[in-house]
Amino acid sequence: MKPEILELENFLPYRLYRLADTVSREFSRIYKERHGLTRPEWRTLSGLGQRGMMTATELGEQSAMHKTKVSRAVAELERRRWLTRAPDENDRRVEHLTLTKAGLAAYREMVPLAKAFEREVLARLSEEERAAIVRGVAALEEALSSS
Amino acid sequence: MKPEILELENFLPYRLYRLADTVSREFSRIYKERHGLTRPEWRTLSGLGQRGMMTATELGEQSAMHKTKVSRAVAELERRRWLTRAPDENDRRVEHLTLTKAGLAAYREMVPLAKAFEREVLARLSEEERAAIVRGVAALEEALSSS
DNA sequence: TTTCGATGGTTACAAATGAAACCAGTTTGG
DNA sequence: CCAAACTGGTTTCATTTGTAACCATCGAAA
Repeated sequence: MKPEILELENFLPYRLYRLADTVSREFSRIYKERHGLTRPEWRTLSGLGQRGMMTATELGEQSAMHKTKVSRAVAELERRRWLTRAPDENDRRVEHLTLTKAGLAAYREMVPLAKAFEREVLARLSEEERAAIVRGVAALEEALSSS
Repeated sequence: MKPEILELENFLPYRLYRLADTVSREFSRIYKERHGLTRPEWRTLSGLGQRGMMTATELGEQSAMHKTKVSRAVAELERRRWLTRAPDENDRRVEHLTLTKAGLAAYREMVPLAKAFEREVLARLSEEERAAIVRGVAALEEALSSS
């Protein structure tokens, strides 16, 4: 362990990134194969399915997406007729987004698959390991959110 | 918690991705501002600095990069004269990559910054939380590597 | 009320990425 | 010995992404 050497394999930013990339890549197969969705599109669908009605800005906050990603994802889901836009009464810049029947159907189909995926990944860990990853991730999120 | 609803904020793939993205984004400022490196370029520099001499394929394995990323990163670092290629004696398809003095200097300058970054992030956690994230990440890596 | 800075959202453009085709060289099996 | 399969690495092309500029609207202050 010479001090001037950095071991990439043990470097937290790298490990986190690779791990997230692996998990995300594997999970994305589900919505990609199933419906040809991109990640931003999946997150948009997921956000609207969960909350019911949101603005693009809210979507961006909830799912940590840049507003251009939101904009494009919304445009695509609208093109598929999976969501519709409704103007805001008081502020004409704002649009309220809602899933259509078709969008909701896709969402309802995806949810069990997503949950199963998560469950299966976590099932490979011991009880302590599961607790550790949950605790560690939460702690890091908290630590970084205030920076 | 209706069963048909997925809470994105508690969904592991999403949380992991967002966390890694935040950390990686923050860390990237260091090598981006300092030397205008991209992530693949940083990883290449880091890999070669750590191991001394590697082929492009080895680099891809060590740092989990697609071979096109490696190829492009290597090309750019070569353009900067931060690394050189040496043909393999036995296999003329293979090139052995090494950092030049300039590349090594950049690497040596980056290592303490990288370590400091990691230290500072971890310093915001309690001892237990640090142990948890390390344990959890290792466990997940292990669980996914064999899938 | 007019003006000016902020805000919701879209678009244009350049850079980064992934998939697949590709080239050169190497190995294997017949 | 030769063809076919394979491997290291590069390139091409289409897609995705981020930045910044942009448009329209809004709110506050003069």
